[in-house]
Amino acid sequence: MREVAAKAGVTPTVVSRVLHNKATSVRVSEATAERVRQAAQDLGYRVNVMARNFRERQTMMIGVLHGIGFPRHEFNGRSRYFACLMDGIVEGAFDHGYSVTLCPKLLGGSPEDAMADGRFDGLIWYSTLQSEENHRLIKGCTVPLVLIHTPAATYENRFASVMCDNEQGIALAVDHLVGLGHRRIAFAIESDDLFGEHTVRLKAFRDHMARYGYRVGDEDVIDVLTNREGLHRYFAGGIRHTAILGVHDGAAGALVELAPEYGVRVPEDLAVVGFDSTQYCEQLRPTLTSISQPLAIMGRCAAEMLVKRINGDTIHHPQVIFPCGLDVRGSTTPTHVR
Amino acid sequence: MREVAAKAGVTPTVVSRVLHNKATSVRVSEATAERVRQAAQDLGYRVNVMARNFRERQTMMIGVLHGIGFPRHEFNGRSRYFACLMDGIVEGAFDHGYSVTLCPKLLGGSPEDAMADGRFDGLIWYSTLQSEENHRLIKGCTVPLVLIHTPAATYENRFASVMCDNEQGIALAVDHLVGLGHRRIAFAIESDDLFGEHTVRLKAFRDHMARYGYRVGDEDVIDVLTNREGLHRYFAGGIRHTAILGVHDGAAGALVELAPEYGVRVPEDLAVVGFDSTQYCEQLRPTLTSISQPLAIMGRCAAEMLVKRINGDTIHHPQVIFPCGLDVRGSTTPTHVR
DNA sequence: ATGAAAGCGCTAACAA
DNA sequence: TTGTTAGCGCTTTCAT
Repeated sequence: MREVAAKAGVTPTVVSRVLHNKATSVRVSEATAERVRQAAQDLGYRVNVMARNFRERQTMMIGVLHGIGFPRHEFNGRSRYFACLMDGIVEGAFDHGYSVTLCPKLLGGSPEDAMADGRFDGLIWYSTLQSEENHRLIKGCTVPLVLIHTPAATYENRFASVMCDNEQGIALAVDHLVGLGHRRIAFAIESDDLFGEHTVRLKAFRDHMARYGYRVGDEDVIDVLTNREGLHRYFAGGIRHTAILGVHDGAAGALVELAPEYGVRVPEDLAVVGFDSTQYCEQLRPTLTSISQPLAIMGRCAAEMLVKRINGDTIHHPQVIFPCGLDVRGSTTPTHVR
Repeated sequence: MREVAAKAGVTPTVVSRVLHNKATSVRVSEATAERVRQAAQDLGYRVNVMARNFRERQTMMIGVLHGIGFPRHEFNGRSRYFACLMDGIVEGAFDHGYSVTLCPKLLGGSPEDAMADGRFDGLIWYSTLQSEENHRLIKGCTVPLVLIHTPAATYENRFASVMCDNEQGIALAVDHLVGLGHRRIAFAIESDDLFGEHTVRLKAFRDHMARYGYRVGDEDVIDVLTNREGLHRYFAGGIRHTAILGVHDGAAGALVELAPEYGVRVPEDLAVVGFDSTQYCEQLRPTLTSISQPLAIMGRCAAEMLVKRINGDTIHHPQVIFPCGLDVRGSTTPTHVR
């Protein structure tokens, strides 16, 4: 920059004004400006972004965190959860000129650093795991933060939040099954992973079934366990339901995958519905009917709310709840040609 | 930091040494160090990462670019190409403490900034599109750079490079088809997207077919075009081959998808093989046999080579070529139970 | 319309 | 073992 200034016969101040003072009345004569631009061009000058970030206390970067206690999410995992969410976040961030950074320390190491060290202008936090540690981290966050999957009320509306309407999604699934004539409907959970939204879904199931006048007893909540042991026990004991709603695609998918081992036909003997409608549903045979969350849209919304927060704009609805959809596939409707 | 120093009764220098001088003989008495740590803790001090980056001219971030002229790649696109590659890159980067940033300007706007403005310690460039502009950008890059899909020789080995062995992959596919008894084998290209590796694959096809003594004439190279018009013409004219190898999964998938319209059965009338073995293959019916690139591994390798370059370590093989595999699926072998 | 000067927070060379 | 000093590249008052 000094060199450019020297070459153009001005001071660095002027160079800065010409090259970086966007639009705001650049009080520099056009002749000088042109000389500066020419010099910069000749010297192949590039602004040093780090110096600028440092000086401006603004990085134009947002970080995406998922708290401590999870393995790293994969873009190409079995579920497309992370891929969908990130596509939305990246889209929303890019629209406003923000970069999106994935950063190693955040994901298991020491997120507290990222939450206060000036690295990011803002953060998006997605996690259903409500550990004490993550709680503490969020409460101590000193930069704008948007939550995904966690109600804004959890932190006295200090942070904006994006969620899907779990109750409505579950209702959709129950309606679908009842409409198909099912009466004995169970809900599959993983008791070793029953946090946040998962409990909400179970409760929504009970509530909506009650609305139809169907009682949900203990025997109608199948604990498949993350290792599937509970599921084997259920199948081994003979199925006592005609339809099962899984707390998420993983649980529901396990049902579809293991059913053949026990001579259970899906959907003829047992209809199955998942939650999330990830790509995994398409890979199963039969394909898995599932409640869909508009993940990409939720990600985009989160990014946009975050940008607003960063800019100090008021957010009118700090809690946005998106409706779920229902993707009907082979696990609830008999297959004709395939 | 000043406050911490004041509270601990020392100078900022000492604070810096205690808190950030990793391991390197921290010539500070333990008593003082403890006082500093305590003060930092009490004040909730966090280092300002931007200030440090600025001072150290090191950001511990790497950028991932794909050059100008492409749309943004999606994590959850039809192909899992980007998801696989990024998983590998992120994994490799995280192992060495580097963050990975996706940044809006890179993807269409002005990558030249990112290539020299101090934002990144290094860059990974993936692209098959060999435009003049991208050429110029790469040549002018002033930070360590690793190429994916472009031979190191293209830039006089100035940059390390990671590729898959296209020749060997194509050979694998031809062998498979010949082994199944096919003799009239065609190659499907998109002439409006025939760059870099795609031409290599076509040439490899010609060469390997020649090794079997099969001549590849113009009529054996089907130009499906990105809009599929050529493919419709081919089918409409009646198929003249028993097997077709696509330049990538997109081209091959189009064959599988359109065949039924023309009463062509896959694989009975026509066997089809793709290239890349993306998730898309699993979604087609029949599923698509395809040559696989170890994308995640290539991504990881690229990240690791980049870290070495950044650290000034010598790289013994600046050009790493990974062998391809062959994922046999329904489009080349008759389906039994499905 | 342009320039001078100060300072963002941190680290490293050198001095004590 | 600890302190002093200077400066990374940039922007921003404030003065000219």
